[in-house]
Amino acid sequence: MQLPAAFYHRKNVCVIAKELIGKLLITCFSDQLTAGRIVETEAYNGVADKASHAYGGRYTNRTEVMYRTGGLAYVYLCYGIHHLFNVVTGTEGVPHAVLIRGIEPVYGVETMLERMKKLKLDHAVGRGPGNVSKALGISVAHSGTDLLEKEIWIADDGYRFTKDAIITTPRIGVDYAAEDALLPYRFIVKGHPQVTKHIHNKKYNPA
DNA sequence: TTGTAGATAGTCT
DNA sequence: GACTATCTACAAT
Repeated sequence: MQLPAAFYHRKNVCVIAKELIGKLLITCFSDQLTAGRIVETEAYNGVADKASHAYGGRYTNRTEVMYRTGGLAYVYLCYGIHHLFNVVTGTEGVPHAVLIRGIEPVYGVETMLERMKKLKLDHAVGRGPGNVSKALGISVAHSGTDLLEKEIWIADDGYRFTKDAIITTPRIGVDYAAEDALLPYRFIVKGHPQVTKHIHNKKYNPA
């Protein structure tokens, strides 16, 4: 079932990010339904977060949507090629967001492959934030989309990863700030093929 | 299978 | 005008 607005309105963005693991991210454009199970997320803790576009209270045309009430899509362009999909959370005026970094294709695989220009399913589909939006057909034009509508939304189908399978790690690219680097703001499914392969995984993954 | 190098365009100062 | 951020491809083991 579709997640209610109250899910996104909670103040603790880390809790929301963790609970998004295992949920279904669904898009429906032009009658093309595609869905993927979320296996990797990253929390962005508003103005106190250096990695956030809203760090220090920056309020620009691009980041404006993050300050709105939770339950919206925030999409921005990275490297001029990759569209990164975020879920806006929290209340009005609080720029919290959760970046979806990895999904496992569940429904509409054919359509995803078409978008990825691939012939068959492999681990690259849905791995990495750029590929997530690519597979689901999300672009910057969808920034500000209401997740309570039937275009982009998140649903809970009752699937649960085991407690041990979900682990937290420091986020990527924040080693310059010793304190912030230790913050467990990244949530991944341990050993999942769709989770971004990164040096931090090996470094912080005992297994 | 793993590591490394190169590419891109919109946003902010 | 400078900055930022990730995927793909290729080469070596």
